[in-house]
Amino acid sequence: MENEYICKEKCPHLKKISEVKLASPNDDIVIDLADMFKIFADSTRLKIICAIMKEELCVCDLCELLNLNQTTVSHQLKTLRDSKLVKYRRDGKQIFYSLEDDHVTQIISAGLSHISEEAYNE
Amino acid sequence: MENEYICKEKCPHLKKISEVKLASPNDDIVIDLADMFKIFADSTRLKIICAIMKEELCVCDLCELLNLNQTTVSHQLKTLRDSKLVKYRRDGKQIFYSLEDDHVTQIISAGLSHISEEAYNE
DNA sequence: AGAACATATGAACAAATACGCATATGAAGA
DNA sequence: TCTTCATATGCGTATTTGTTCATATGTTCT
Repeated sequence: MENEYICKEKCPHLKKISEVKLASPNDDIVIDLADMFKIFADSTRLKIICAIMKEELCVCDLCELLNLNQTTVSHQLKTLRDSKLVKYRRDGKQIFYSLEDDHVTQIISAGLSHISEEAYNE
Repeated sequence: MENEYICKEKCPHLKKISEVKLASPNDDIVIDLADMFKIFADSTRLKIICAIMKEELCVCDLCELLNLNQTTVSHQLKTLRDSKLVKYRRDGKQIFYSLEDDHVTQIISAGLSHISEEAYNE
């Protein structure tokens, strides 16, 4: 549908394109990757992640700490559970959440170093 | 507003909370971080990023490679430009895009290693 | 200057989603 | 068992956002 319009002269650079196509990850992987970044793309979830990075916290701790509605926290915790980024354990009436592994920490760190360098460059 | 309801007994774990509060990044930083992850949270943008990771490509190359509408590509490139993740140079009628720095690559790599380990664990 | 080409931008629409209310579930104590 | 507490879930709504169409901008060639 877009083939009849684009770049009649030098473009497309077919050789480049085929090289890049070979080197790029599959569509499926890219979609999974985007879905993973979506989890980090919300400040509420990020705050929760940062909070439980050091030690486990129960839901009401998170509400109090982040000044958020209990419903909101639970919904976001469900998202985090579904994406297998957090684990939890029950202790009586309370449920304590913590991070599943430290890939999460790595990703946050990589992001933070980009952010801070941005700030530094201005 | 939520203070009259939550955790009257053991909770909140005030000591924990104050420790975590000290260790967590500021709200502003978390919001910036979330905004940055938002950029990576779309498969179209991720595909574009992966494509120009190796070498610069012009807009029509990207359209051809990713089988996307020119308008779509241009809009996403604008998003990437605004967030300063890509740079570009003009050569005649064409504009070539490439990555601004390699923080981007690092973040993608961190994400990819998480994804692949996920797949491995199943 | 005018035409053709490569890319960018504005507006409109559709899809996704974060939040809050009401309510459900599950655990502990009387 | 009934109540209270801690957390989870379904639903409605408001906001955000990705895509497309129509059109604008900027470049090259004649």
